[in-house]
Amino acid sequence: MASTLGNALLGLLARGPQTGYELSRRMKRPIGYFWTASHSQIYPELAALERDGLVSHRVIAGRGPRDTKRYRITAAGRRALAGWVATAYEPSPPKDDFMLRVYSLWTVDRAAARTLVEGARVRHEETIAEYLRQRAAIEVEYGGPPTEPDTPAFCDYATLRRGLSYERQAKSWCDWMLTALDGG
Amino acid sequence: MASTLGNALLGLLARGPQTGYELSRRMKRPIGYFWTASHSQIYPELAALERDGLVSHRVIAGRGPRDTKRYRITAAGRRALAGWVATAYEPSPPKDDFMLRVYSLWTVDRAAARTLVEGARVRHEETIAEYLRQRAAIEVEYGGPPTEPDTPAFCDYATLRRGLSYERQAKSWCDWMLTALDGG
DNA sequence: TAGCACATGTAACTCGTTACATGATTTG
DNA sequence: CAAATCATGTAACGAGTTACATGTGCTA
Repeated sequence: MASTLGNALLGLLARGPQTGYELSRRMKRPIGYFWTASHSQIYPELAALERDGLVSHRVIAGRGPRDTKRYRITAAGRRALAGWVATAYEPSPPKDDFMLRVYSLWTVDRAAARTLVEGARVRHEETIAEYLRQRAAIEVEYGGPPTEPDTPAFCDYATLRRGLSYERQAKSWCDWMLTALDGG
Repeated sequence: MASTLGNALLGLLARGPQTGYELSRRMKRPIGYFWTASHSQIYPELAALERDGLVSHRVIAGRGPRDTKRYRITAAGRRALAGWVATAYEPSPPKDDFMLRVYSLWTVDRAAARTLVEGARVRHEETIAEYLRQRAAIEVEYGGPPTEPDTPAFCDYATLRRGLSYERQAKSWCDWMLTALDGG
């Protein structure tokens, strides 16, 4: 019974062996689009996964002041991951700082409201551009959109597609909000 | 400097005085659509807001085994809330359990994948229906969509509109995903 | 008369962030 | 030679969840 973070790490290791450092970079991108964790959380979690026999490690040549460890998912780890993926779940409780501010937007003047929404709009535009670059990279590598659902490439593509859809919808909402702030 | 939760509570109290119990119900709905908190977090936070002079309370007649306290936002509380709303912020780190599962969906068979995505689709449909009911209630009460940005009603409407847009986009993605799982 | 809504609070725990700690190799 | 990257770990703190605790009045 790995934690959610544990399953995120298993999901990365199922795609190939990696060091803790590499895992923490991948937790920023691409996993960071839907889950985050810092290295101070990752190293203890890797130790816990190893205690449970879901991953194993070997010490390899490296450049840090400590040993460099390459982790690999075990057969038990693969089973645990697949079991977790197919498990019924409760959606994560939403935490949207921006919407919380919008809920109280009536307490500030128009100029401050515009600034807040315009800032969000810019962020969404930047994120859309980033996702489009990622998608283009996948399509170049695979000669078009991946269509085979049981490949990692297809899952990368599917999550990116969802991210794009989310960001575009969020940007449209900002546009609507800005016109509402102009009128009124 | 109230915490995010503190500002959520100030946002509710800016709309009118309420007891801790009422606040914890409103944190489920409508605030729960974008932020959550349990009563065990709310009561200590109200005490902290009161220490900082952002809210005050009076004991009123009530039915529980303890005193019933009605909280009211202070002038300092209103200023703190407006200041927080207009403050630059970092978007909350995303936590999307479902997308994390999708990232590893290639590790399970088609049937399990379909079940996962179909479950999510049903949830989104239910949430859309709930939001539509809420929106209808607002439109009946105000005789159409609120257009005046410096009213609580408009902010309720704006957050609902965002929620609807999010859920519809999510449902469409599920539909796309299901067709991809059929082919392949 | 059983269960729910009201009504508030504390305790133990887990999850997650920020800061501290160390030090080699590569790049500008 | 300064800064970034590689590379791992611990400590202190804050945020959030679950369980414990108490007791009334209303409704089915």
